[in-house]
Amino acid sequence: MNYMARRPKDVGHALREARKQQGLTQTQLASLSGVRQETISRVENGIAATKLVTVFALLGALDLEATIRDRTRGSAAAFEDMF
Amino acid sequence: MNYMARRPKDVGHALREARKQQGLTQTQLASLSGVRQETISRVENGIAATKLVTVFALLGALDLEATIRDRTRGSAAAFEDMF
DNA sequence: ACAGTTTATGCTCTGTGCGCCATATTTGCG
DNA sequence: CGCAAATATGGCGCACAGAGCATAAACTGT
Repeated sequence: MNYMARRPKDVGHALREARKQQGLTQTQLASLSGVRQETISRVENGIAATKLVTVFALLGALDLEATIRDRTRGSAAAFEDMF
Repeated sequence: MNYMARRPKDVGHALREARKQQGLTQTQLASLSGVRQETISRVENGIAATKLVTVFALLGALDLEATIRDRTRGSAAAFEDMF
């Protein structure tokens, strides 16, 4: 479970994959996160102006977190972020 | 440059640090990203309902990206996400 | 202490997310 | 197929972000 995201759509994608991976329906995730099923549907489909607070509510319910880092991540040369 | 974010406030923090690290003022970043200086100020200070599209505009201008992953990232045991 | 720069804050206005309810569409399974 | 579950979509109302403009407050170097 490690998705790169450069657009809102990518976030929706990651959320959907993570939810499915955990065997949850949108309705179940809704009651876990406090975000409505309809909203989850729209977020997963890449609504551009989703609110950060909504995204984090979903990430939290799915036990995920976001990281922010440099885009230049070629092959190796990235040992310092392992601990 | 690798920030963990579990709340909107964390995102603001990361954005501010990255901007400073690149020696940019909010005004300069504003013209780079198309987001207004006032808005950048508010985002960096942790406005909870910031829009995803705004965040990604700033990330892009700073040449950053987000990743979404499991929260359980203890010590080692994370080699598979390096390439 | 001062001037210039950078950042923060207040206002109005427009756009839109999201809650809420209903319903349409799609998906999955016997 | 057929039906139930899951997901998507539409409308309404409210709250609030962000543009735009103004200005205050904080920071910087001299």
